[in-house]
Amino acid sequence: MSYHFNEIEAKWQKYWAENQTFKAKNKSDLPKFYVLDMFPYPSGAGLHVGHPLGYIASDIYARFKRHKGFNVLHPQGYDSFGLPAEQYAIQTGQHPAITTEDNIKRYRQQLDQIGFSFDWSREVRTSESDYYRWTQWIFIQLFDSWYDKENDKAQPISILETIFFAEGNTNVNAVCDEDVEAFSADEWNAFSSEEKQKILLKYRLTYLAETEVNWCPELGTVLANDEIVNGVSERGGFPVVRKKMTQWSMRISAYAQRLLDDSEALDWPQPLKDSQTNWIGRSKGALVKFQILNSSHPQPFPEGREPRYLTGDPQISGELLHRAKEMRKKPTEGEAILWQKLKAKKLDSKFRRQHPIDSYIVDFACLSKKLIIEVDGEIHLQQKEKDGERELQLNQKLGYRVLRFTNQEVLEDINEVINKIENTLNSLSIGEGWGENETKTDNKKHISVFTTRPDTIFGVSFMTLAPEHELVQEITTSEQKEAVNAYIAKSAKRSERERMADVKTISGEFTGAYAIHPLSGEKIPVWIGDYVLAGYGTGAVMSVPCGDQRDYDFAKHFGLPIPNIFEGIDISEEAYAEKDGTKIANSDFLTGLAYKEATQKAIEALEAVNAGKGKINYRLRDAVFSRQRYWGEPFPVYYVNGLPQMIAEEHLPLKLPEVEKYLPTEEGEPPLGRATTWAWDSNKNKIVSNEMLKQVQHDGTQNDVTPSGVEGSSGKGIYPLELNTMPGWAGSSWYFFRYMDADNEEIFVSEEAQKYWENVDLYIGGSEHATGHLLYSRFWTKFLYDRGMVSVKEPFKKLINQGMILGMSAMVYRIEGENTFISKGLIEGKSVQPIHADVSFINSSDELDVEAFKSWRPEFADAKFILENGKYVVGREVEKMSKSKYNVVSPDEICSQYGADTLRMYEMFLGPLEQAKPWNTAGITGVHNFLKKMWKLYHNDEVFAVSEEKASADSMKTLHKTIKKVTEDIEEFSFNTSVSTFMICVNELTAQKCNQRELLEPLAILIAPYAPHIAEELWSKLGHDSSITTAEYPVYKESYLVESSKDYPISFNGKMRFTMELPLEMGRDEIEKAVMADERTQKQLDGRAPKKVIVVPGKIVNIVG
RNA sequence: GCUCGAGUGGCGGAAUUGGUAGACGCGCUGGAUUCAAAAUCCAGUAUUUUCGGAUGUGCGGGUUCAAGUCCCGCCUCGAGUACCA
Repeated sequence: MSYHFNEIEAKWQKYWAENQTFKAKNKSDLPKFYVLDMFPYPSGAGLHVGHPLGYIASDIYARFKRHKGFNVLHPQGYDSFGLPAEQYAIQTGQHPAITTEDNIKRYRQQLDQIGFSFDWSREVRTSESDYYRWTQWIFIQLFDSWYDKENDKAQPISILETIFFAEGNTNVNAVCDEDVEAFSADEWNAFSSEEKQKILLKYRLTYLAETEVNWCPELGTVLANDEIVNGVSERGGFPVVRKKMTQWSMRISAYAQRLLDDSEALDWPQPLKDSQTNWIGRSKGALVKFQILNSSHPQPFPEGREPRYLTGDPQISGELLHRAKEMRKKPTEGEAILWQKLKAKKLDSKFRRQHPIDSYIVDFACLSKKLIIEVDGEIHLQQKEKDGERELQLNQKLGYRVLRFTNQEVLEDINEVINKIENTLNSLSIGEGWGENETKTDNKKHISVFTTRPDTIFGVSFMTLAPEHELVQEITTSEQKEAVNAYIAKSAKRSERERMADVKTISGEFTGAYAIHPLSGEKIPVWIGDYVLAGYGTGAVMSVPCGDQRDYDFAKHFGLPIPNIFEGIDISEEAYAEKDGTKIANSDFLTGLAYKEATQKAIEALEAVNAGKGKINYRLRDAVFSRQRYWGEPFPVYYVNGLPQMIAEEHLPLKLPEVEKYLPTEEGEPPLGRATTWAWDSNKNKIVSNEMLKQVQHDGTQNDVTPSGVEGSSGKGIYPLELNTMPGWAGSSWYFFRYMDADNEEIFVSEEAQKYWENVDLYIGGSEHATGHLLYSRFWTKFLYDRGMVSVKEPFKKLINQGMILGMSAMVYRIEGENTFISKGLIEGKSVQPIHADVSFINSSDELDVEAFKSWRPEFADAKFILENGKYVVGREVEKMSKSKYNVVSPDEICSQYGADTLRMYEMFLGPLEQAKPWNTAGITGVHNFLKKMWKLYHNDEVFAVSEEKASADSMKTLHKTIKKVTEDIEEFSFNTSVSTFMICVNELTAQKCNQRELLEPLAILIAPYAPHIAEELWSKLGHDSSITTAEYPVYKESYLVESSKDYPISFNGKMRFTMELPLEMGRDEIEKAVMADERTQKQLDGRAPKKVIVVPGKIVNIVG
């Protein structure tokens, strides 16, 4: 009886569907196991042979677990919102919902014919409103949350409001926007509702903010960082530009550290974890402030006007002056000596002693240079904190530089003290110091930089700002203005892509401004250069040319100094970027220290003068969540006076409106701007016509403009709705929870279902989702965990990346300038142009069906062909499978020609799951023959024939060897080797003429996960009337494998020469004796005496000599 | 540039803690069957050879009784990332 796979497969696919064989129960005494494939997007092209690879692997595992007695959840569904359907809609006018539905039908039919054990009763589609209502719901929860750093978790916004009400925001440790200003409880309570909303928006986990985004004009939408590859859009490959827009953002940065920490324990491929780690990009260092020496608007003292020396706080100036006079009368010893020296030494600058500044009296002050000198007695050691506060006020707020000496320093080495003062004065050289008449605001200006090498702070010889840096315009001197603006214009014109491609060219411009080194007080020129990225850190760097190659190159190029601060390191050729291997030199108090201590000391010193602090910086940016697109989830948001309001949960879903066209409006609004029924009636809680909105406006009630530009009114409670939609990753960031309880209308997943299924035990998919879907899913899961909505911190316990199946493109060669194609063997020396030919025209010997090719496209109809040996031979190239390369192979043909079981086994047989491999149908006959051979084991010619007799010991040994190997292989996801094992097993059983039930029954179960249709058929023929699906997996018994002897390999100097069968119970000495006695040994030794004989019982014998 | 991963016959790929390199399949060669083909079955298939053997897992060293496997230094290919301060 021959193996009619088509009939068998159709029969069992029907059986599984009718009997709901793979339906998982949410209540079960069995242990659970959750196997999931990465969410497919139903594209119009259907499946090619590469897609099912992961599905087959996960299906084998799911089926294996069912045999092992697990309650298995193995669902499937569609990530059905997305760009391709919308692009198609723009071109053809067909509603994306129809396109999507058609594509899903095709997908489903293709999936079904491969025999997957999916529980289709739980199917979800992100574009269905009963699904996306919960996506909208989660969005609302994010809006209703803030990140509490104190407890390191998301909290309800109501808690934050309670804190603001009671104590303002000064003690709140939250992740928030950078521009949040401090307020007290009184101030908070005095704020209007709108002011409060604006402030809260700065704290919410999803927030509306004007951000610089990646705008793709071709796609008409913004893209997230992970949707851009090499500076162009991942989808379509269109250029991307930076643009400022008001957008919804997700505060994923709040979770950066937890995403990093928790990834360590995940059973994921290391490269995938690495790429998440890199993407998050944690770096430890310091934030350092450099004051700007103001030279942009030199304001010489107006003629005839005295500088203002009354710098004390006017409200208490009388009291201050009185106390100052008292103090001048009784200086400390140190103060007295210093005053004498300062008077004696003509320092070009006038000093005043015991001078009131703000609410303090300082020891000595040079007002023209804004330098303060303090001489500390013992008392200061005990009031460091107060001094810090005083210094903060003087230094940060008023812009004075404070030099501090101890009494002891002054007494011991007054010359050194004077020298330091002199140096500092010189660094604040004439004309560039703060004039006494300058205003407070000027003093506030500083450049913040982030550095991972605070230990090299004394190696700074210039600073570089990104051309886009907000301070550039302010600080640039009039002389440099023209050059700087020209440079900014030039670099703005260069696209992201150009800038990335052209790393070699060094460019920049001097701003004319100087900053002050916070520790040495030296004057440092400030440059701009586009090697500094506006988007990373603070958009500015302290340039340490001796320790950073980019700074080094920049310094060399512009002839800037390159001070060496590394002991014994030659920096004449290149920078020394290593942290270890040397000590810091020429660096004041850091000299002689190694990287670690120097870093520590430098941060301490910076903190002491309030010019810096230790900081951890992340590369991970908050994720932009708005898309100017039609085919996505609508935001459950309407605007009152431009402020976003959430639609109450009970009124969800907010359904996607109909539009007549899927393009942006003439005003440049997103496609939803075309919807005519897209306003929110906040009294009736429903969507109403935009007419209502206009009517209200005509009534003359208050008008306002939303960020999207739609006019609205608060008069009758009718407001404009958000016009953006959510990005593709919204629906896919939580779908794995929905499968647990797919039909629940009360909640996104019931607590009971979620606690039973927990999270995904095994997740299989491509590595391309490393920094998108997988990171966002982890973020949302952590958020839901924080808010007590799920019980797990991570979505996917174990993850496997299946390798890509590559296509074998077929190339034909057209002679340049002619319509003549030349066979591959003859192209040598000819100028030819390779063209992709459809792989369906190629036979197994790489020969082209010339006639089929000619009728493929009109331009080839009258082409000429130069053949070799009467054939046209094509070239083959391994490339990604893609429609545009005509190398796509569909699983459909394979299924009809060889059957799904053959396809499943062949895809596994190709090689390790994780590895990329080219698709080549050549080997498929071997797998197909194997199945036929197995079928024959159960049949005698045309009849099913299984014997009830006892199987031979040899057969039992074969079976149990197979059980052992296959079980180990499945557990290690080594499916290719288990297919080989099955082949060996069937070969052996065939040779043994084995046909016993004792053996063939367990064999059917063993192979069922791989080739389920044939297994079911044989199972039913064996007399079972229920599915093989839950048949108990055979247990391996070692007793069948016990051997009495071993065929020892006998090697000489490590080379195997012959084998020798010896009893296993033989000891070391006996083995040696037996081997030495063998004549082949003597022949090998050729009379020599062996130096040594190594005997490993049960393994090997090695004779040295 | 940096970070990973991989280099084994004509091809896809096997090889437990270091212990018989090339399992299994494809392809190829020869044979059986057939009028013939397909299908099926059998035998062979790393290289080289003076038929004893010798050489072989990208290259060069090393450790070891023994190395595809461990260590050091290179080369090539692939993936990811990219001026990240």
